[in-house]
Order: sequence, then structure tokens, then C-alpha cells
Amino acid sequence: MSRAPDTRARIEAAALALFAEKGVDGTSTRDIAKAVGVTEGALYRHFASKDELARALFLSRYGGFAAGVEEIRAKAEPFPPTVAALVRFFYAAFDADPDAFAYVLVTQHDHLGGMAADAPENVVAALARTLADAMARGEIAQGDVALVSALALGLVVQPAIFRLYGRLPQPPSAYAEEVTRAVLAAVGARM
Amino acid sequence: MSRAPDTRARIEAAALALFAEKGVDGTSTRDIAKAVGVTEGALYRHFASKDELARALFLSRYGGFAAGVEEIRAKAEPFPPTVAALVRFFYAAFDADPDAFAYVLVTQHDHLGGMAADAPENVVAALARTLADAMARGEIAQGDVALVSALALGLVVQPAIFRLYGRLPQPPSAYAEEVTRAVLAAVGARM
DNA sequence: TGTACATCAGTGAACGCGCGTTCACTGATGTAC
DNA sequence: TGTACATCAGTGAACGCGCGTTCACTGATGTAC
Repeated sequence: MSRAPDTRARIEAAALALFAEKGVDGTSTRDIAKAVGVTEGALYRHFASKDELARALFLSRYGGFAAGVEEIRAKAEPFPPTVAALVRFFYAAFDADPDAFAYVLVTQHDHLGGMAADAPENVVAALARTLADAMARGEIAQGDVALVSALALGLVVQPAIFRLYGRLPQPPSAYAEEVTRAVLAAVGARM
Repeated sequence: MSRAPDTRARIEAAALALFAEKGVDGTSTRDIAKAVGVTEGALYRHFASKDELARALFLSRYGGFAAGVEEIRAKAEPFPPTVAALVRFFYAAFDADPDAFAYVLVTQHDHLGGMAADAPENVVAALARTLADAMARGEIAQGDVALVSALALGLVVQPAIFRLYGRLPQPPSAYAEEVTRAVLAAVGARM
């Protein structure tokens, strides 16, 4: 039986909340230790460094997004229900943990530097494949896949950002249907 | 006649480039001074602190965006040419100074905290007014103005972000027409 | 025009502080016999 | 079951370092008379 209490999980939760609110650079190891209620030294029993903590948090959360997107894509349903499922998936994740959503959103470019642009675990790559498939099947208008990916992603992500900064009266999940409709219209889906 | 050479402008340019690339926290005053070719002390002849430098850079650049958006809105042209003008304006700004675009994008929430949500100099507020006007005139579908603002902004901004991180083969200005079309479709413009 | 003084952008060395990290230690829990 | 030892998560004090900022100074430029 494991001896350890839930300290590692509590460090992750506290760090994620602080990183999301004040940024990684704006959060000190003292801040984290204080929030958890342990000394700074204890952090180093669970993570080799502050950087490794930041990276572990990113990879686990980001991996969840990538897996979810890829799973929905792999079902190969028609385009409209696929988009609806993707939107619902992202906004359910937002509702479940806004801190994680904000953290991944803001730090993705720091951590994805080394990842292959078309790696299966890359969210944008999975999204691009979904759109390329739909184009190949004639379900949406022909166009530059990278651009269309940007358009679709922007439509889904920006309401979440607005919500994070208090610009939306309700969480984005309340708008899932409207966002889905906007994506279908923006990418020229044949309805 | 002014004695001063262009040191202040050179500090701003170097700081903007560094802030855009590595973030404000990731950039030290030593970095800036070295890039400019002066000592750190010299920075304080022009700016009271590193924070004030960051804020001055933000306000001047952001002010340009807000003024441009408000100017286009004030012309009160029909909705489609208004959107086209806005998209062209943002992407021209991107082309002219990608560092400034990236810096404003990333740091806006740090600096806009105190600004009234509906201040005339607030870019999102100006955008929301544009969309509210179009709704009132029946040019676009009725809906939550905040949500529709998020959708429109996301469509315009995300391609710029993709370009900044090397995910788009061409600068966003090359896609201005397609983005305009996507915005019109997404907000349900009567064509 | 020449001289005396004021202004100011820059230098270079130094500062105190908070940062991430280390380390000898303690005490509780698990394991071997 | 009882005892001896190993493991490990935590403590608390300390560390060296890079950070933003300060300051006495210099020398070039502008101004007054």
C-alpha cells in the first residue's frame, strides 16, 4: 500500500490554479508551497524542478485534449455531428476545469516547440486532419487546410477566452449550438 | 533643437521585439540594454521602470488598434464593407509590425484590467458596437452581442496567431478575403 | 564671439531582494527474519 | 509477534544568482549675457 497522502495531486492543483491566474513566471515556488501548505523542499520530492512541474501539468492536460479530439475524429461521422461533438468536448473540458483550459491555452507555444507539427498527439494537427477529411469528401468548401483550421479553432477558443476574462455572461458550453452553427457556416459546410 | 538621438525609440523597438519573443517576465533589463547597446542605467533616463516601459509600449500600440477600429465603425458603411475594412486593417497592422501585434495580443489582459469594459478606446467594445449596430439594422442575425463579438474576433485573430507560430504558409493579409467571408457567414449576415 | 553655467543622456559600479534549488535532518511507515 | 533496518515524504535553514533599480559621475550640448 502506498504511504503517500495526496500531496503530489495537491501540488498539481495549486500550481495549476496559480499558473493559470498569474502565469508560470509570475508564480514562485514559495507561492506554490504556501498554497499547498508544505515547505518548498517538499515540492522537490515530487518534481525535479519548477520547469518539470509546469511541463508535467501541460502534457497531462494537453494530452487529454488531443486524445479527445482524435477519438471524435476517428469515429468518422458526417461533418456536422463531428463539429458538434468537438465543440461540446472542448466546452465540457472548460466547465470541468477552467484553470486547466486557460493554462494549456496560454502556455501551449512554450511546450509544443519540440512536438512534430503533424504528430497524432497534436490538437491542431488532429483538427486539420478532420477538416482535410471533410474537404476530401466534399462536405465543406475547398480551401487552405491551415487557414480553415485557424478559422474553426478561433471560433471555438475565443468564446472560452472571453469567458475567462469576464466578457461572456455564461460559460461557453451555454453557446455550444451557436458556435457549432458558426463553424459550419464559416467553413462552408454543405448543409 | 533636441539634443537626444533616437535612444528612446531604439529602447522601445528592442524591448518590443524581446517582449514579443520571450515575454515581459522572460526579458531582463540587461537583455534590453544589451540589444540597444547602452547600459541599464540609460533605460531609466527614458522610463521610470521596466513596468512603465511595458505599459507605454502596450498603450501606444493598443491605442492604434482601438482608434482604427473606431474610425472604421464611425463611417457607418453597410456591414460587409465594414467587416472587410476591419479585417484589412488588422492584417495590415500585423504585416507592418508582427511584434507589436503579438505583444498586444498576449499582454492585453494584464493591461486592460483597469479599463472600462465599454470605454471608446477598448477594441472589443468598439467591435461589439459595430455588431450591435448591424443587428439593430437587421444586417446580421439577432444574438448575444458578446458571443458574436467573440466569434468575429476569433476568426480574425486566430489566423494571425497561426502565422506567428509558423502554422500558416502566408501572412494573414493574404487571406483577408476568405476571412471576411467567414466572418459574414459566421455572424449570419444577410447577403 | 567668448565665457560661465545649466541641462541632460549616458556610464559603470553597486545595492538589496526574491528567486529556484540544495541538503542534512527527522519521524513515520513498510519489510525481513 | 517483536525487533532491526530501509525507505521516503516532509522540514527548515541556507545557498548562489540574476533581477530591477539607484547613484555619483562625466562629457557633450544648449543658454544667458
